[in-house]
Amino acid sequence: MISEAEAVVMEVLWRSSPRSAEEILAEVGQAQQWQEGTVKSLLNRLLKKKAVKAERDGRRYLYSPLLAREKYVHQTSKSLLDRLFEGRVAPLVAHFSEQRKLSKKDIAELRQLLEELDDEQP
Amino acid sequence: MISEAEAVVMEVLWRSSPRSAEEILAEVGQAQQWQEGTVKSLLNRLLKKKAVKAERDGRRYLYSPLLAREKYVHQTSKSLLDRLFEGRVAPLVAHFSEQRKLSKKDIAELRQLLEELDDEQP
DNA sequence: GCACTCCGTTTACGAATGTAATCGTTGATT
DNA sequence: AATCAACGATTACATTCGTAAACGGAGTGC
Repeated sequence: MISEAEAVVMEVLWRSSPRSAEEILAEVGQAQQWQEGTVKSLLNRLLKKKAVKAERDGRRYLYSPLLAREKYVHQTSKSLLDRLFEGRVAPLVAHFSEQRKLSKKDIAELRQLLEELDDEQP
Repeated sequence: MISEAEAVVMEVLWRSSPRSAEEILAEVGQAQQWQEGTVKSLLNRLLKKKAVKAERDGRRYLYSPLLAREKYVHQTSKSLLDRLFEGRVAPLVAHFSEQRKLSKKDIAELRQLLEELDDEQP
């Protein structure tokens, strides 16, 4: 699986790709306080893990995701649900609800979602 | 923060405590294929992290959680939401909904939850 | 053609993790 | 008292992660 620092690089590529190492650094540099070498290392690890691909562009490479964000998000979330919430979504929502950590926006969106589910299988 | 293997030990203690190292091993041994030394190491790391406490009981110790499960669950879940879902619950639920990974039970419980929220702040 | 500069590749290195084995101490046995 | 067994404490060791620095090859500029 792909690590947290690696995921930061992936997020950049998911937002827009292909990108050069330099561009990636430009986008995460300030936020992460990373040096150039750090991004390069992470890219290489991602290549080794087949999470990104690289295509030559003159003297440099442009990187693109191979791993879909959807898939990553799903794996990561499912693993958490399995470990902490018996593998189901509702208990997680219940937890945040009990902690009063559901925003108005969350609640509105959840309502919306459930309504849409109604419409689907009548 | 507490690691995944450490969390396995914590789960045992959260279910029931205090417990001896031996009892903990008995409960997770088959599932995890762990040796005695492994559990002891994990307990020591948890002690160092102040996640559990130990009280002497004759020649051995009995361990109990200091870190509340609620707190651990919250930290862990919040971190995931922050990294993958803009820090909010609804997008996570939406993701599982889109992937058709909401069970009937999930949906029923979510409905229930939202109804209860209605009742609370009228 | 030779030095310099840009990149990617390789190597580094400490902290955390997973998984134990070994050491040391202390109570129990003979 | 001498020995043994049961525990916890200390040490070990390979792997992964975060974070880079060093190395090397290929264009680029004189």
